[in-house]
Amino acid sequence: MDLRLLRAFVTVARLRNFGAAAEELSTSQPALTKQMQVLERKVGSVLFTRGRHGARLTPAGELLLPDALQLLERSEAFDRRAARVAAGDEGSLAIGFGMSGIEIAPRAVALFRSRWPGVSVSLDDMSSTVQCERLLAGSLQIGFVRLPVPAGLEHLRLRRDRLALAVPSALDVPRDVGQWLDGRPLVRLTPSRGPGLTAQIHGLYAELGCHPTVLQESADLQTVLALVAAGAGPAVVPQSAERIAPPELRLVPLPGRAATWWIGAAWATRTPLTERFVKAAAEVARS
Amino acid sequence: MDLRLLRAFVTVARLRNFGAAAEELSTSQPALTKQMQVLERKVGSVLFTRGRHGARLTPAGELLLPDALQLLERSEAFDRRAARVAAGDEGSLAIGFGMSGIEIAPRAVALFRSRWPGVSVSLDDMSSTVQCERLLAGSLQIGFVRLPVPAGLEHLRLRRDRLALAVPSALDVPRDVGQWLDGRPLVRLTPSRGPGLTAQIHGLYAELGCHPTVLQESADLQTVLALVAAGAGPAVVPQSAERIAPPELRLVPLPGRAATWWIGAAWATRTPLTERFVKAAAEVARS
DNA sequence: AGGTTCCATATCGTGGGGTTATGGATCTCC
DNA sequence: GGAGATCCATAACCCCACGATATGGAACCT
Repeated sequence: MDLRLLRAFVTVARLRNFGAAAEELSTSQPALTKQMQVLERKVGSVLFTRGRHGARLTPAGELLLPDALQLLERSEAFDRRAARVAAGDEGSLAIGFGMSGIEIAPRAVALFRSRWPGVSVSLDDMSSTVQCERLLAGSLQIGFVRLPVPAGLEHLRLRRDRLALAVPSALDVPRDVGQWLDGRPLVRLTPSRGPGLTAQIHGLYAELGCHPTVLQESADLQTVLALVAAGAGPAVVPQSAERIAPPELRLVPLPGRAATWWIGAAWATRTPLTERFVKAAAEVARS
Repeated sequence: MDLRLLRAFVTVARLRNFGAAAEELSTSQPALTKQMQVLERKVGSVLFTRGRHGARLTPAGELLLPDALQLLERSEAFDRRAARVAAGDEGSLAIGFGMSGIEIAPRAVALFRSRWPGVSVSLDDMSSTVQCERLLAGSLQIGFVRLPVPAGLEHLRLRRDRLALAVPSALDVPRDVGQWLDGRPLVRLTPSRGPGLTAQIHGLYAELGCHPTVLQESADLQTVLALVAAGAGPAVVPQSAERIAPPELRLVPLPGRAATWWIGAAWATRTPLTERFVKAAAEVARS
């Protein structure tokens, strides 16, 4: 069913006059006449009785008019919805974050939610690598990732992060951390949970010329920190883990060029929603 | 919003493949590509991410898909409704009847209602003259009228009716009714309530050469009969009034060519509904 | 009878939408 | 790694649907 015909139908029904309806529809009267003939053929009933007094609805027309009005109303509702979606007043965002985003992501989401309550935001924890894959696949719109990002993604640098050594507060760490670490049994995050972070750490080991051994590992940063607090040994973690570290831990910044990196927001496609979210993330990062 | 574009949209969304969707829609792949480009321009959002694996919905597409489906569902509902209306399985009929239809109309409506429960039938009491006007104006679909009908109406003869003299059962009416009636005070139906009937009666008076006087009149046939029963005088009424006459009355058929006429069902436009109703009326009339 | 007011019809022109053919990018498979 | 396969986009062309103008025809009104 062609909605243009229905629009013409309801207009003629309202004005009871082909000429006036044609004018309101910004078309010519013969065009309207043809449209109504086509519509009547399509619905299989005569809809109007034409006469000197204009056009009046037949019982069939009277019966179909409410349905036509309802259908048109639905159609306009669709248009309005589409406009809201296009404008970004409504929609959904899937956000990812990993070790690198633990500090910024939740606050950015909170800020964005307060500004755009019509948008439903989901926030999921996953490694930078997985985030980039999903960004490219389209199942994620924004990721908080370790920079740089692979080709095909855009990004905005948000803040620098660095590796730190998590140790019990009481423990004293000597100046030459590299030597101190060499051969020392550490707690670490399961490499598959944070491939980027693990690579970063190995890069630092190479720079510092040390080879710690692994005593224990966990798939969860929180648990890693808890193990350190329980005396299982030190762990190399992002400085930003401070936010979730138990109070009896100290995070000692590690030296070396390989110890620092940028984290940023990354996305595959710009939409009004992604731009607004990135803006919110940038504000949070500045504060 | 063009429903054809939405149909294409949901098909592509379902099959996630332009080529397959084009085939299902019986069109070519380039045509579909253009349609989706047009739709995306209209809604203002990209709806699919195109790639080697075909086409996948973007979040915006995911959001608009349910609305599109609903709109299409409504559209199909409209089509189904229109088909039912066109087939006469659903609709409405306004029926008229007067003095002439008192015997047939209610039974015809009852029979029709039992056969076509989807159709709402309204039955209104009015004179043959008014019925014909409203038939021509379109506010009535079927009338039970005194024949003949004016130009512009079709009709089907149903049964013959005749004038009768309503008198108390005890009263004896002589052979030569004409002479007996001459100058006699009668009860009559208000002429404006039944112009056709009144003309018929005057025609009969002329044929019989009598000039009764009017003692009392009423706008309601039932009341006329009650007055006769109460001894106010005889009345000339249709024979079919027997059905509503009190038992203490007798209806004596009147002689003369002008005393009989046909009653029939009349209509201005044939529709499946009118044909079915007329058929039901004819069956009732035969019984 | 002429004028007016309706809707229907005739005729013509244009553009939207479809078709076929081809391009370009990516994945698959020897 | 190159040939083939797969998918969507683009190009070029064509045609019919749809609209505009002009005219017809019926019914009312002076």
